[in-house]
Amino acid sequence: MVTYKSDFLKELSARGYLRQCTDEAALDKLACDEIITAYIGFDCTAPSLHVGSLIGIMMLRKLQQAGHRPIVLMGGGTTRVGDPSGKDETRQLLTDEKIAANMAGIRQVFDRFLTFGDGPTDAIMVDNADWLDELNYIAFLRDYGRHFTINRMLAFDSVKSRLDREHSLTFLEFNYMILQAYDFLELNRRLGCRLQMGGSDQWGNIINGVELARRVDSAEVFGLTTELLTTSSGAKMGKTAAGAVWLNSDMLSVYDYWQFWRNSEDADVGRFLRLFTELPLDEIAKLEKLEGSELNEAKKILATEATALMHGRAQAEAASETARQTFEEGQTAQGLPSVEVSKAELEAGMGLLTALVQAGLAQSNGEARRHIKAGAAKVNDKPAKDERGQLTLDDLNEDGVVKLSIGKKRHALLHLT
RNA sequence: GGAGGGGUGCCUGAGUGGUUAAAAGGGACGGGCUGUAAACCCGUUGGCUAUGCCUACGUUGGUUCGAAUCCAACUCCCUCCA
Repeated sequence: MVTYKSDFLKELSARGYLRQCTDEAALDKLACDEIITAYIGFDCTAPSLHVGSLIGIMMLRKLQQAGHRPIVLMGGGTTRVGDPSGKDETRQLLTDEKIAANMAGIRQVFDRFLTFGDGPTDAIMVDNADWLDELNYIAFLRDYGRHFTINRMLAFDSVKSRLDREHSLTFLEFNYMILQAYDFLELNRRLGCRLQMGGSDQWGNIINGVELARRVDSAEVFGLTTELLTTSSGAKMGKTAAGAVWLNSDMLSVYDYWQFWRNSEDADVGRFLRLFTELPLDEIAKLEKLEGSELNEAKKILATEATALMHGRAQAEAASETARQTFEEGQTAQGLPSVEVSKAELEAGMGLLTALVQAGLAQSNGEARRHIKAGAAKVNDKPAKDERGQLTLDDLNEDGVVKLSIGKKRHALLHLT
C-alpha cells in the first residue's frame, strides 16, 4: 500500500475505500497543498438512493472532514439520457416530473452526511440539467464530440458488455459517457472542481472526463474510484427480501435498515465497519478479531453505528433495542415495522393472507399461501397452518397488536387505527 | 438495400403442434443445521374471489379441436455482403 501524506487519502486508504486513481501522487500532493473541490454524480432513477451509493456518500463526507469541498451533482440532465453501465436493457425513459420527484427524494439524505453552505469547505449541490439542457447540438459536437473516438468508446465496458451480450444500446445511451465527461469539464470551469469520485463501474466515465478537461482546457483533474459494494461471497449487495436497501426511511424502515447491517456476513464485518462507520480504526481492529458467535456483538455495533449515521443515533438505538427484544427475549417489540388496520376490519375477520400482504411480508396472496404451506408463517409467534385463517379481535395480544412473522427474521405488527 | 440466424419466466438457457405455467442452472425466498453468519442438505419460485379462472414464450393477425411451437405482416437484435 502506498503511503499518503494528505489526511484525505490517508483516511480513505486506511479504511479501504480506494480502488483506482488516475494519479495518486499528484492528487496526494494537491490535497496537502490546497482545498480540493471534488464531486460525485447521482442519477435520479429512483425516489431514493440505496446502500450501493453509500460508499460514495461516505467518501464525500471524508472529503469534507479532511478540509475539502464536496459537490453533490444531481443528474437531472443525465438521468434523461440513462447510464448504460451495468444495465442489460435500455432504461425506461423517465418523465421529467418523475425525475424531479426522484431528485427531491434523493436530496434528503445528503444533509445527514454533509454540511452545506457558502463557506470554503461547505458542500454544494448542483444539477447538471443547468448546463446540459441548454447545449446546442452542433456546437457541442464540434467543440467536444471531436475529442471522442468511437474506437475508444466501443472499448468501454459499459458499451462492450451490451454489445457482447447482443443487447441493444441506443445512440441516446451511447452519449451518456460524453455528457458525464462534459459534466466534469463544466464543474471544473464553474467551481474549480479537480476530482471526480465514484464506484469502480464509473471508472470509464470518469477517465473520459479527465481526458476531456485535459484536451479542451489543458486542466489537470483527477479521478478516483472505490470498490463496488459486494459481500464476501461475491454477491452484489443491496438487496433484501423486500427489495433494495433504500436509504430513505419512507422506502425502508429504520429497523429494516439496521437489520440489513446486522445480517452482514462474518467476513464482511471488519470491512464494513471501516467503510460505513466512523469508529476509530484500532477499535475496529479489536472488534473484527472476535471469533465465532462473539462476532455478533461486532455486527450489532456495525448496525447501530451505520444506522446512526443515516438516521440519527436515537433511531438507531431504538432499532437496536427492538431487535434485542425480538431476537434475544422473544418478545413482541413495539418498534417492529407496523401497519394499521381499522377495528371494523378486524372485527369482521381479516384474511390471514391479506394481512401478510398488507404487512409487507409477502408480495402476493400466492406467496403468503406458500409461506403458510411451508410452515414459515406465524401469528403471535404461533405457527399459522391454515391458509384460510382469519384474524379477529381475539388475536390482539395484551399490547393490542397482532404480531405476524415470516421465517425467523421477518416480523411486522398490525396496529389498530 | 441483399442473405442468413435469432427475440422464452428475475437472469442464463432448453423446448419445434397436445401430458407446457414451460427442462436445467443461477439468483431469490422458506425449512433444517447454526450465531439473526458462512458452507451444506431439503423445499418453494406468474396472478386470482381457486377442485376453477385469468395472464404469459417480441407485436398483431391467421391456420387448427388444440400453438411458445405452423403461416403472414410488423418490429427489434446478431452475423455476413453492399
